[in-house]
Order: sequence, then C-alpha cells, then structure tokens
Amino acid sequence: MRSEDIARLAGVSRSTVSRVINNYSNVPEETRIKVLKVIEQYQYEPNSFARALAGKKTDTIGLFAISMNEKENTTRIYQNNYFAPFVDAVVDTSNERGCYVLIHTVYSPDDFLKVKQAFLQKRIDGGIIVGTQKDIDIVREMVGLEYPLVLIDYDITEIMSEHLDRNHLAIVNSKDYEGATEAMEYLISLGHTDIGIICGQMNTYSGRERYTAYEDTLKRHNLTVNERFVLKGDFLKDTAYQEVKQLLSSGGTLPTAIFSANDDMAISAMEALSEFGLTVPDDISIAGFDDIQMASRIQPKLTSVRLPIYEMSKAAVEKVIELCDSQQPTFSTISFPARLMIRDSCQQPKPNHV
Amino acid sequence: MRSEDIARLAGVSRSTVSRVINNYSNVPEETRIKVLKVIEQYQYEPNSFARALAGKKTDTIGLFAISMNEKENTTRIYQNNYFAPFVDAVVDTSNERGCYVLIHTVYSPDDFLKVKQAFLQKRIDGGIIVGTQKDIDIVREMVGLEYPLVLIDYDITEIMSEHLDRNHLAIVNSKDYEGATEAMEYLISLGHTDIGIICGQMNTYSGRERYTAYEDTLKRHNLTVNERFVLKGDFLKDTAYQEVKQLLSSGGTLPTAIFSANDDMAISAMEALSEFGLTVPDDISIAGFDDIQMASRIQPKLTSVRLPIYEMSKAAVEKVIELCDSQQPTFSTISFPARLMIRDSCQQPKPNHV
DNA sequence: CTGAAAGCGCTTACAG
DNA sequence: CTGAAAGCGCTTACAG
Repeated sequence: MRSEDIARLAGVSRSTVSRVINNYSNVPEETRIKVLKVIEQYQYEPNSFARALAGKKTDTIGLFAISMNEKENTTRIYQNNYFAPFVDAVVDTSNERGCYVLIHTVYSPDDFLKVKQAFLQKRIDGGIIVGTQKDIDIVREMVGLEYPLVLIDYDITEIMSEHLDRNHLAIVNSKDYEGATEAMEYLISLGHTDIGIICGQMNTYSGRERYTAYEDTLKRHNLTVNERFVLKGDFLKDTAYQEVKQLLSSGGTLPTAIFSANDDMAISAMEALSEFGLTVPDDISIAGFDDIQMASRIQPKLTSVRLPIYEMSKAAVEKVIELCDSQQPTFSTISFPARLMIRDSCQQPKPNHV
Repeated sequence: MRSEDIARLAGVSRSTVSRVINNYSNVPEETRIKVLKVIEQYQYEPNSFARALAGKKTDTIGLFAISMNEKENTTRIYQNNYFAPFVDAVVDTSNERGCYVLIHTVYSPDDFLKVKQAFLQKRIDGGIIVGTQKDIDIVREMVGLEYPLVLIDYDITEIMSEHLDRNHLAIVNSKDYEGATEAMEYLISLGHTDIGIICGQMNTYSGRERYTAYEDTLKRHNLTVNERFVLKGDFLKDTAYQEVKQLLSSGGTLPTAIFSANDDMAISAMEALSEFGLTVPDDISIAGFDDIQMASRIQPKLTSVRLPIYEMSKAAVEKVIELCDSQQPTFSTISFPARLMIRDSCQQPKPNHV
C-alpha cells in the first residue's frame, strides 16, 4: 500500500494524499475526509524512509548511554542503577511526544562510531547523551556534527571554555554540588568530624562536583580532609568495595561517617563494613547519592541525595525535540535541584570513638 | 556528502560506489581501494533511508516492552526489575551484530498502534516483544503483519492451537515450570507442608507456569493447596504487599513457607512480614523467582530461581536477525533452563509451628 | 568490469 | 484547490 494506491482509491493525486497526511490547510474538508477514510480503511502508513528522504523529519531521537569503563560482560549498563531510570524516562517521554527512540550503548571508543553514524546516516533527528566519562574530544566531535544534541550531566564551564556552546546544543544537569553539600552539612550537623568519601569518576562532571562539595564543606567548617579517607570508587561497586576493605584492614583510624558519591558504592561499602563486623549506622554512618530504588529497601535504609531523574530526562527529550523543530535554535542550560532523603543510615558518632 | 560526490571524487559512477559499499565481488581491488579511500577521507555514510527505500534492510530491530497494567507514573517499566536486564541484553547483542534498536514501551492498547506503525512504516526489519499480558488478539494481529517477530515468554500451546506458528515467528521461553518445581521441591525437602504462593499475572505464560508448578508439586507430594495461601500478586510489588498484609491480619493459620512468582513480590512480602514482626527465614521461609540483582543483596539473601535472561535475549536477537535474513524462514521455539539459587531466605519450619 | 537509467515512496515548489 | 513533475539518495537489473 503506497500513497499512490490511496490516491487512486480516493480518486485524487498523490499530491493531495500527501497534503492531507501532512495536514496542509489548503485542502477542502470534503476531500480530506474522503482521503482519510481510504487511509483508515487500508491501515495505510506512509513509508517513514521515503518521507525522511523527501525532507521530513525521522521522528526518532537517539539515546546514547556511555559507559566506557564498565568491564565487558560484568556490569552491563542497564543494570547499572544510574542508567536504567534515564532509559525509562527518556523512552517514556519520547513515546508520549510521538517520537521513536533509537538506543545505543557505548562501551568503547569504537562504539562511538555507531553514534556518529546514526547521525550521519540520518537515522535520527537529534540525540541525547548520558553517562560517565564523556571526554571533551568526543563531545567536541559530536557537537561538530551540528546535529541537535543534549548532554546530560556535563560541565558547562568546559563547554564554554572550549566555545562549544553552539546553537544546537543543550545541557541538562542536576545540582550535584548543592545536593552533596546538603549531605555533608547533615553529617556534620550530626556531630561528625572525621568524614570520608568514596569518590565517583573524576572525569565526569558529577564526579567532580560531588567531590568538590565534600572538600568545600569540610573546609568551611574548618575540618581537615584526611587523605586516607578519600577513597577512589569510580562509581563502580567493585572498586568501592575493594577500597573500603583496604581502608578497614589498614589498621589506622576510621572515619565516623562516609559520604559516597553514589548509592551503588554506598551499598558496597555497607557490605564491606558488615563483613568487617562493623554496623551502619552504629559504628559508621553512610550517606549515598542518586537515591536508587534499592536505597530505601535495604537495611538500614540508606540516606541519599535524590536526583529528579524523571524530570531531567523529560527536559532532555523536550529540549532535543525543541532543537529539532526550531529554525532558530539556541544554546541552553538547565539545572535541576537535588535533595537529601534522610533515612536510617546515619546517626551521631559514638562519643567514645577515637 | 552523497554517493554522487564520492563517485565524482573517486572518478567512478555512483553504481560503482554502491558496489563497493555493498561488497559486490565484481569490483577490482584497485577500484575498491580507490573508492574506499575517498569514503574514508570524507567520513561518508550512506543515507540509511535512501538505502532502505532502495530495497536494503534497515538494520534496526524493534524492542517492544509490554506492561499494560503498571499504573501510569507509578511503576515505570525499566525500573521494573524484570525488564531492565532484557533491555540491557537485547541492546547489547543487537549492537554487537551491527543493528540499531528502536525501543518502545506499551502501557496501553493505544500504544500498540505505534508498534504496528513501526512495522508498517518500515522503520524496522523485525521485532522482539517482551512483557506481561500479551493477549492472543494482539499477538494474532502482530503475527498477521507477517514481519519477523520474536516473542519472549509466550505459551506455545496457544500459538499452535491458534495456528499462529507462521514462518516468520519464533518463541523464546524459559523453563519456568521446571524452575518453579525445583523451588517447590526444595521447600518441601526442607520439611514445609504449608506452602503459600504469591501468584504472577495469570494471563501471562510465565505466570501460569509458575503457578501450575506450585500446584502440581504439592499434589505430587499429596499436599493440599490451601486457597487462603494462594495470594494474588500480578507480579506487582504493591499488590503482593497488600495481599500478604491481609493474610497476616486475617488471624488464621499462616504458611511456613511462601513461594513468590517473582522477586519483586517476594521482597514486598518480606517487608510486610517484617512490619508484622515476623522474621525470614526463622518464622517463614520465602523463595522468589527471577533472581534480580537485589535478591542477593538484601537481608536475608533471597533464594530465587534464576533465569538466563542474557542468553534468552541474545537468542531472541539472533532469531530476529536470522528471520530477517533468511529467504526460507522457519517457525521455531527455544526454551532455556532455569535454576534455583539457594541462599538464606529458607530454612526448616519451626517444629512448634501449628 | 562499469555506467546510464529506472525505481524505491514520499514531499513540495510550480503552474494552472 | 489540485495535478504533473522534480527531487530526496540510494540500489540494481540491464546493456555493453
């Protein structure tokens, strides 16, 4: 069934069929109805490729999840508790808006070729990139392609200093610095002075922001950053687990509280602590970040900073669509608030603690 | 940059460019290299739509996740612990095979239109359908479209009796019956005789299989099915939670063990029990199904039946691709083994139990 | 081995 | 208001 068939059946030309499909105003109601009826009857759907070729949009956006250091076959990206909700929300919102979404995972720089291809082959109108380790080279290249693009969680300063703030770009961030600060202030308000951190990946915006908030808050309260308590975690469960184990078995003093740059790592830390015979929050308080589903379901319930993932994803989708539609696109930036969800994993430090 | 440009630059015709792109054998090495070099140099990518229009495949498969009864805005599908791994694995495998994947969620019958459209508009070469509540009408319609289609978790008997076993269809299942039987046998071997079940959705294949295994195993051991212990759960956390609460507060006898048709519901049940002052496994044993990530991370670690999701997804992708490629497609069926992961949530019933 | 040409199924100026 | 025609960027018989 092609538009030509519909045309014949309805007794009009392909042009007219096309006009009704594309909602042109200059077709009389009578004709429109006649054509629509035939279309309905035969369940006709215009070939999307032909439409796109002839200049229409593809009505599909790309969602690219970058996770270069998750090891193959161990941690897959959608089981990563950070990505799943984004995928969820982006697909949802796009579908609501009548857009299809093409989804692609990037585990290696090679995979990035496929992302570029998706644009070059005109498979998508625009794209959303989410994930850790988006180094500037890749972003520069993507931005250089001049297709509508939304970056989730990216350092605006970097964009600005590289003059990448083009008019087909938008950045969607969360206020990680503020959120992390809130968590730190909370820990300090409980009376903690020896506070450790499990860092995220420092080559991500959020990784850096969460760490900087940690450092700044300590300094503001005239507390020192104990290098021994600054653990590398890379946002990865395993890394965090190892690092905590190591700290525990080091024999030195321990922090009375730990702020973890994400929940996955916080939970790993709890496991490590528990295996070491330490209880949360009795012995050590732990606060996480992301407020993943599991956070409120483990024992003790994890105090964590919640990000409005759904709203962020929605904004991202709306932004790409907007960028695709507008003749006069603009560069824009939007940042969503984060908020501390206080639960059971933190309490005052034991008075007898060294 | 179009093939014509490449042709000019390489001093050949578009036909030749197309031949090297499509790996025709009858182009001399010299010419091939010459063309390839130009393509490389300009990072040319053939317009996917033009290719598709001219008869090539689209190299994209659709992944449709059906979840008609998750309520809007409460449980989103990718946070549903059953779907996330599928999405993960399907995207992974497809990408490896050089395929893009178009993903779409179906929350309502209306959404199904979009799935049909994806086929009708020729956006995809084939599709995979995963999810609960795939009723036969919809399947019949999809199969009727005559596009390569793979159904994950679908009752083969139903397909056969409806004569839907067409040659562009494949079914990928897991041995839920065997897995559930294993769990039940295990519970019985521990000494349980009063075993309850939290059912999944009975209009899904896996929901029925898991229940039937429960019933059959009890009968085989001459144990009776106590209707009071058969709880409706619909695979949903909330429903399960409510039902368990209700059973607990009913005042009647309680089962000594509960088999839950999925882990989400098992965990909800554990929450309900804990709020009621009951401990797992001391007071009541619980076994789940799916072995989601969280199963091994909660306290106590949940005994659960593991499904080889990754392998199933991979098989599904390979099957669609195979169906798309072959001129002589066949109807096929494949079923993967499930296996009980014994952890800490089950033990022998207390001797003093009524 | 290779080019000219038709065709894939649309959309959209253009002309009337 | 509407049709004929050109064009989107490919692929593939066809002919040589």
